[in-house]
This record gives sequence, C-alpha cells and structure tokens, in this order.
Amino acid sequence: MKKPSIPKGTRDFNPEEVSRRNYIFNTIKETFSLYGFQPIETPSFENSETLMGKYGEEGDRLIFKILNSGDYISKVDEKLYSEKDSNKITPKISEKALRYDLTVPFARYVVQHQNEITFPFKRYQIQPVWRADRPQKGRFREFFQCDADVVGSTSLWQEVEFVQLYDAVFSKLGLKGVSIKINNRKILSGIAETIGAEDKLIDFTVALDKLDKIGEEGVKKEMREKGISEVALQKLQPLFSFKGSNEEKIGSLKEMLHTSEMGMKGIAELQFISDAIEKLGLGASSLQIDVTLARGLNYYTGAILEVSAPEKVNMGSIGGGGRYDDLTGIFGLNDMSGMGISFGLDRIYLVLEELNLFPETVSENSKVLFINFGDKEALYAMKTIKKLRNLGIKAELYPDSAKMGKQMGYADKRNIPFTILAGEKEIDAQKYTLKNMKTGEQRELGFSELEEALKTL
RNA sequence: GUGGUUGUAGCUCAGCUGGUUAGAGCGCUUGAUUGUGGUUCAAGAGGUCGCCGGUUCGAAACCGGUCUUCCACCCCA
Repeated sequence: MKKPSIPKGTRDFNPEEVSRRNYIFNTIKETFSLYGFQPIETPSFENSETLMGKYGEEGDRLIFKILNSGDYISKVDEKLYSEKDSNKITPKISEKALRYDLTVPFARYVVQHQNEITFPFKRYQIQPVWRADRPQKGRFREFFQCDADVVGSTSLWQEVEFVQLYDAVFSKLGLKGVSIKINNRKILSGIAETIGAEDKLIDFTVALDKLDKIGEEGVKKEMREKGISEVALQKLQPLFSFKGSNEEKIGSLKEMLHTSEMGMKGIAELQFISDAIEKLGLGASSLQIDVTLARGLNYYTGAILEVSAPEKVNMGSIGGGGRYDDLTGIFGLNDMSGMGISFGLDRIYLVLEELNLFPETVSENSKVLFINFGDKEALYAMKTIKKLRNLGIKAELYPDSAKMGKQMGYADKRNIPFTILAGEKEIDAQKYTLKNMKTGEQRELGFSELEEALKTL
C-alpha cells in the first residue's frame, strides 16, 4: 500500500509540538492583550483582486490561487486559451486566493468596516498564511503569523510601544540576545536622494539590505549592475563603515544627510524612538539602528523593524514590521496611518528548540493513569477519576483490563508520572496504591491523602 | 522560478565498479514474570529498495522523467 503523504512545505504536529506551539501562542496573545490589542480573524482565502499586486511581482507568483468551481476551462475564450499564457488565463479561471499575509487582509478589514471601528484601532491576529515558495530552513508553504497593528494614529509612541512589545514577548520566552533592528524608510529615501539615485530606490535598498550576507564588495557589484554610478557609490562609502552606538550612528547620519529634508525627518523619528527606548529600558533584547535594513519596502513609509534571532542560531529574521502611512489607500481609504509588527511563530519555535528553552511543564499530559483490573474495579476507579478531574487533576483509566505489564508500559511510554492500582484489596479498604513511575516507590493511601499527593507533586 | 541534494523495515542508516535469499541498531509482538513499566535474556513479525519508464541475460545500484527531503539563489516570517 502506498503511504499517504502531505504536500511539500506543510507539516503535521504531534501532541508535544502542539503543546509547545500553544505555549508560544499563549505568550504572544497574553502580551498583545496586555498592550491593549484585541483579536480579529479574517477568512483563509480572499478575492484575488484583494491580494494580487499588493506584494510586487514576486509576491504575485507566490500567492496560491484557488480554481473556480464548475467547468471553468470551458468559459475561457478560444483565443486566450490557444495563447497558453498562464498570467492571462489565471484571472479567468481563478477568482480566489489563499491569504499571503495578515497585513493586507487587515487593511481590507479596516476599510470594509471603517464605520464600525473606533480609531485608533489596535488589533491582533494569529492565523496561518500560505506561500507557494520553495521550502528551506525555517521556510514553509503553510505557516503562522502573529500580527499586531494600530491604525489611525501617526504618533511615534506607537513605534516605541511595538519595540517594547517585542522585548516583552522575547523576555517572557526566555530568549536572550535578540536584536531588534530599526531603520526608517525616509532615511533610505534621503540616502538615495543624496547620492542622486532616487529613481533606483528599490534596487538600491534591496542591494544594501544584503550587506551582512554578501559583504561590501558584493553590494557594490550588485549596485553597479543595477546602474548606480561610481560617483554615487563613492558618496555611499560612509555607510559601509557605520559603527558605534545608536547615538553615534545618528550623528553620522545627520552629517551625511544634512542636505536632504526627507532624510533629516527620518533621522528625527529614529532619534525620538531611540531616546524613548533608552529611557524606558529593554529586557532580553537590544535596539540597534541598522541603516542597511530595507525589508517590505512595498508599503512601509516610516520606521522599519526586523527582529533577528540571537547570533548563535542561524535563523535569520523571526519577526518584522513597520510604519505604513497609506496601507488602506489601496482600498480607497486615505490618510489612515498605521504601524504593525509580526512574529514568525514557526521560526521562533525552531530557535527555542535549538536553544532548549521550552519549559518542562509545557506538556499537557495526564498526571495519573488508573490500572484497569476489570469492570468492578474500573467503576471504583472511575468514581475517583471523576473526583480528581473536578479538582483539576488530569486523570484517566486504561480502557481495557489488559495485562498489567502492558498497562504499565503504556503509562511509561506516555510519560505519565503516576499510576494507581486499585483492585479488590484496595476497594475493600477504600484505599488506593499510588505508584511513582520515576522512582518506583509505592504507597497505599486514602482519597484525601491521594488528592494531597497528586496536587503537590 | 534557477542550481544542487536526498529517498532502502515503524525510526536512524549500511548495502563495493550491476550478480542468486537486501542487512544492522533502535522500536514492535510474544515469553521468562496470572498485582508491576523503565534493566536483562530468548524467540518472532515486519521491505514490489519513493513512483513510472528505459538499458541489460540480470537493476536497490546505471540512464530519463516525476514526486519528496534538505541546502543555496531570487524573495521572505
């Protein structure tokens, strides 16, 4: 028989994995809620037109399209069909697509429900998203995003809030050495302006973003290929030797961008955020200005954030976000500034696992298994189990009166810490024999002693 | 989308330049042990060698295609 399988880039989760994932989910949810965000949910698929064109050309390719129902191919006209151009036929045979991220559906939500929403609107959303990408380390075709966004406020205190929120979550998870990198789109525009490459802003930033990966020469090479002049590269030189504290970096930026109004504005924003964080303090993470950071340029207009896992794990980004002044504009609602961040749950999982940071207590396992000696004894056990469950103690009965070795083996394999033997002897005395599976120690107890033992242990 | 890589027992993997009956460890089942698991000992079950096609007297091995794994690029969480 052929073994069944799941599609490329998708995963099954076993009980232990689900418990651990829930631990991360709950930590994030708790923190979102603590910061005043409220949950919403949106459908797993949207109308294609909602998603298409919102993530650039590359993004369109990575969106999973859903075929129309019915005899969709017969409705395509002959000429179009004979051209065999997938890009042209796709919109005719597919009108729905799987969610690609949570930000665009959120923008759609805000516009659609604008009259019911009280602004500033703070929402969080934890749902799976899908990308038709090739899987590799920490990259899946189905994965969860945990987003928090605020729309309807241009205040820079939002940026400050989000940096603290990131820090709070990673502190709770015990993940030390996380770096929250920050940049500003206006600074990138300012640099492009200063070196005379405004028209090549995207090529310029995409190349710059690769600095830590391909090095200074690699970046210059790519910029030359994209048509950025030698003179411009000369002016860019100070960027490659950017070092020191955030304060020092801001100083150098001011020097470099003093002629650019846009650039200076970005620097002022950065300074505000950096100063506030300096005064408020951070726990497990640190805030670092990184002028090469250029992610998600499609809609970010101000602050850009990216969270990197501690250096010792090779995982890249475990979260990101930024300020977008006109996200809802694509759906017809203007002047609605927003700011948001996202946690990459699946990658955080891999990092916590690699660093062995999951608490032991995450498991949702039973605390005690009653050995089944037959129907009469099982009833006695069930009565006790019911009482224990009412007290919040996870207890269960082995369903069959199988051989004891088998029942013990079951408890052992499932890592259930205690078993209870209650046969004729115990029933007569209204007692229970409690066995500690780790030490092998056994004690005969009455119910109240049993309750005590299971509660404290 | 581009380049590379992987697939053999439930799991981790051996299996030489093509040669008869495809192996190991762990796990599983049964027994030693009819009220005691994790240790030990004994016996046993389990594979159309990812799938389809080709080369050959003969293919797990060679070739082509396809699916899958992992990695790099593009891009990204």
